[in-house]
Amino acid sequence: MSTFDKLAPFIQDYIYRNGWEELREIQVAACDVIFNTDSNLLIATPTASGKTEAAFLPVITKLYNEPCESVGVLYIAPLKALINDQFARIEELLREAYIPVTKWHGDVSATAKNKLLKKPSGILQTTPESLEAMLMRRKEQAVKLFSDLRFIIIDEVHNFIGEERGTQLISLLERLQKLTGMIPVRIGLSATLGDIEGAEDWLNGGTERKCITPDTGVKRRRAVVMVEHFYEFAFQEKDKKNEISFYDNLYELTRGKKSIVFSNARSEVEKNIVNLKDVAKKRGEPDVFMVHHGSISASDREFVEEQMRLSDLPLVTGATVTLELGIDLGDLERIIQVGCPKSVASLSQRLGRSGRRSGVSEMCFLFEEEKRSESTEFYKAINWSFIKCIALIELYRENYIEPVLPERYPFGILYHQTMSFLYSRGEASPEVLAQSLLSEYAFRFVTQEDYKELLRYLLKIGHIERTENGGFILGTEGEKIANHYDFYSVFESDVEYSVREGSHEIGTLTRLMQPDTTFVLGGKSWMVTEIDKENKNIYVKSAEGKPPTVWDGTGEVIEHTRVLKKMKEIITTDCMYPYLGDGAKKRLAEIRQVAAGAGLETKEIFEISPDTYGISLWLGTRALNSLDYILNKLLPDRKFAEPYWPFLIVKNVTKNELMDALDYIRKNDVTESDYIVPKDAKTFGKYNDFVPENLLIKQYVDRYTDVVEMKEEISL
DNA sequence: GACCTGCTGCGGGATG
Repeated sequence: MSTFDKLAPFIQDYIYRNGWEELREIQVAACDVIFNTDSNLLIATPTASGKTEAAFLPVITKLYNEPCESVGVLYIAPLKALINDQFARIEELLREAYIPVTKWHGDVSATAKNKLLKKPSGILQTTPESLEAMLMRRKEQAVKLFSDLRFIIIDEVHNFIGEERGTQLISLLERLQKLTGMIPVRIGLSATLGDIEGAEDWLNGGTERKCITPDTGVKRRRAVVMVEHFYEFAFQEKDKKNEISFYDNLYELTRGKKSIVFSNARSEVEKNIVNLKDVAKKRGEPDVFMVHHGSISASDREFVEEQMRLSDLPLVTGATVTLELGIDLGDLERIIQVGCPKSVASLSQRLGRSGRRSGVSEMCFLFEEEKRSESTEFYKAINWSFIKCIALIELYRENYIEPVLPERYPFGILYHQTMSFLYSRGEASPEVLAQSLLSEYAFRFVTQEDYKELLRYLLKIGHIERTENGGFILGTEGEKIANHYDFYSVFESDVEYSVREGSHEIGTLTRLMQPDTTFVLGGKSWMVTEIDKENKNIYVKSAEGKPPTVWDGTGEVIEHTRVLKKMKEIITTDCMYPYLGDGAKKRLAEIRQVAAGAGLETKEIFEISPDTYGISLWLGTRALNSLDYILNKLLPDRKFAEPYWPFLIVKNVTKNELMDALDYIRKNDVTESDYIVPKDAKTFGKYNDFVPENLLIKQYVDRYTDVVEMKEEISL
């Protein structure tokens, strides 16, 4: 019997109706796993390879053949928008099978939720936060809802793995298993995984099932990339006055092509779009420009998504990471990235957004910078983010994607899950708490001792209390926190002011603007007419000109050593890359000259001034931190280490002292106990204020240092 | 600390 024949009849009809000639390879492979094994399944194939259908076709068939007594499939996604998007697709597939699909998230009415509670069946689509709320507020109903749950499908798994939100999710799934006694088969979907084993391990967490990741050999689309570099207009050489500006270039690149212009900051997105509109106006050409980021209202973002999907016009949308996930945007012809993407994974995800129809993805990377004065230190004359970008492209071509860093000590989430557990259960003895939570995959590295310390601290600050029986319940302070609806999420949110033109919400700002000030939001200029402090509303009317945007700053990421090594290769060899434009070639040549002058190819230590040295060992963030903290101990007189990535700048030492210190590290068995960690080194987290200091340091050291890698790398 | 992501249950008032 062929795979097609095994599918439920209404699915076969659906396939005919949609004119599919055959099932995709990954869909056949997924059916094999679901029909013939009881393993978990990881579907890790490129964008537009039919992953969603690969998961749902066999799962729905099973649901049809062996109906469940409750909800049979739990689908979890990181975004409400993704749930809404998938809802329409799945609903069509199930129309004739009498299998209901229910959305369950914050925008869904109580009526719809109650309807499902009366007769739990079919497929439930939700978010980690809604699942948290269900387990906390309506545990009995949740048990009824999922008493016969067979499958859990997690979309965009890479978005969860290695993140606090993913730790929360995997903990919730395990709590649900314990409540219902069912261990559903888990299916993970992602187009961007560099570390299949790590992802399998995460997906399996607490199921005691194996995971199968079918290797279908599906190749990702051919990609055409281009990198170009500009100096700011004002800094261009005088005889080149006719040279067109950065934005004219950006305009030409997107002209007549449906595209996304990605940036790493909201303010930059706004700036790009305002300037593109300006160029269009000057040329008397149509305004096809839109904006999509986290401060644009949900309704306006939906409008942008819909326009991108349905319109025949060559629309151009400026976006941050908000358009990186799998919301359907139709066929895009070109992707532009202004500045360097954060990782190969992000680059790959953005690239995958284009070329669905043509089969060729197109992406242009654009850089603009001020010309530096000649006298600056050599390492400040190197545009590191430009070099990193070439490194990421090269690594992408080598099929490399960063591995996930499993978090061994997620104490903030352990606090959160402890509070949630106590809230839903009422009272629990210390033994039950420890047995229930520490046995979970999410907290498998946490020791009894550390948990005891956390609980003692929570008693002290009144978040939990002891009862006469010796059990724990929530304390007064703890109840305040767990009772607030902000508790369901494990990430922090700023106070936001709603920007409104009449009754229409344009978006939000994190600070209150005074009347008569102007700013840009959604690619348009606004003037504040009225503020309503109490209800957090800012009323605006249309304004002219290009006033400033309202966010600033750029952030940090954990860099991997492999990226740093590639960067070294790029600036110390003379290999030319065919995808560099003229400006980019020129800039790379300049940088290489600077690097050669400083002897970066061979020198580990370079002199900046007689008592200041730079160390260039090309280490990733975690290994570099390890080196830094060990030097703190070995060179106690060292006054100041400027972490001028990718170097370590060391002051108040002699070259010999520094060389001896590196020599010592190479020859001796240094460990984490040789660190002196600076006082301000701490991981950020919404609940870390409720975790004792030394546990936070333990968490920090685990996440942000890697002494083993450091030793290996500097001993090569 | 850049960029994202999420949200209960109630009570009061309007509407059919």
